[in-house]
Amino acid sequence: MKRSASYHTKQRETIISYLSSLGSAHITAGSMAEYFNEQGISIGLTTVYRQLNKLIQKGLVRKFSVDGINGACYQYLGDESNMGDHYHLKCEKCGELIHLQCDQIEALGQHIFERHSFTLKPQKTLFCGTCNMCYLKESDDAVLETTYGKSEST
Amino acid sequence: MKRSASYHTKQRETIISYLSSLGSAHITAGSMAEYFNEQGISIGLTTVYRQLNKLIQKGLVRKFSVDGINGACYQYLGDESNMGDHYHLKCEKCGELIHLQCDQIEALGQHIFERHSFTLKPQKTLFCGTCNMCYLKESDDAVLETTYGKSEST
DNA sequence: TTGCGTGCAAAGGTTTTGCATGGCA
DNA sequence: TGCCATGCAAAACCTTTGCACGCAA
Repeated sequence: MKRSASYHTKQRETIISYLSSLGSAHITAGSMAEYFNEQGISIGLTTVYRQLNKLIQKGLVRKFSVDGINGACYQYLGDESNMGDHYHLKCEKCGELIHLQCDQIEALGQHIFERHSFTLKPQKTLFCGTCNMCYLKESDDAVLETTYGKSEST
Repeated sequence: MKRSASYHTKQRETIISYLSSLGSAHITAGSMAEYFNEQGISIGLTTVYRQLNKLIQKGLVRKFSVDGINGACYQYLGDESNMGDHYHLKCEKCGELIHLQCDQIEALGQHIFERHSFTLKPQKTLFCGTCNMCYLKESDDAVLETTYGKSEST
């Protein structure tokens, strides 16, 4: 078993505090280190990665990747136990992360467990799609080439 | 407008054919190139990446990352239009990808669209959790807690 | 004092890009 | 022939690791 002492350092506290302040938003390790740097707080990128990995092991942070973003994204889950089961919708266009707490979806988890022998993890399941705003925008550009990806010619 | 000619090359055909043969399984770009190499087929890693990206743009391939695997995984979606709406369950323990086609889940998409103004993309949404096998194994190693979840598997 | 945490530098991977060549239409 | 595709090498990134030093307990 892992019985690391888990010291209480300034950096650790800063990282957790910042992640927590982001709510359900996600951020990359690099952006995080950059933010600290801008704030005059000196935390090495290595430390960010190491703390992040520890937090993941503890289940306090979730790691996932987002289309169009280079590198993994990290999201604070906080104390899951008192958050109730809620899922997240992620808009693949704008990246917006939307909380979703709804009986119908909780019922789905139950259904999947009972009928499909699969235990859903709300905190780790990401519904992917298009939010209303982008949906409308989309039908706007429709035929036009959507260049939101990259194509930085010149 | 995007009117790339999209030439019909040997490599392109080989890649699509191989992806298609994998069914719903996922594979990394590196593994794919390695496989071709073993088969005596010469396709550069660069080409694999480039074709993969093109296929993603066309919606024929999905890219995502799996915990514990280095690098992105690619999965063939085929011709989505005639597959009907189906979702995927991914076991976070063993990585197994399970197809899920079920009225209740389709109803959920409808519900989310109507009540939460969000358009779900079945092909891009990944339900994350634990499959039955791993679930049992887990409670084995674990604290031997409640075993309420040993439902009948199909 | 002990041993984990940190920071720097370097290593290890993955993915992208530049450029000349080859192949499809 | 005109372009796109390919391959190689190199670059650009992201993430991890080694090592010496600092700091919490």
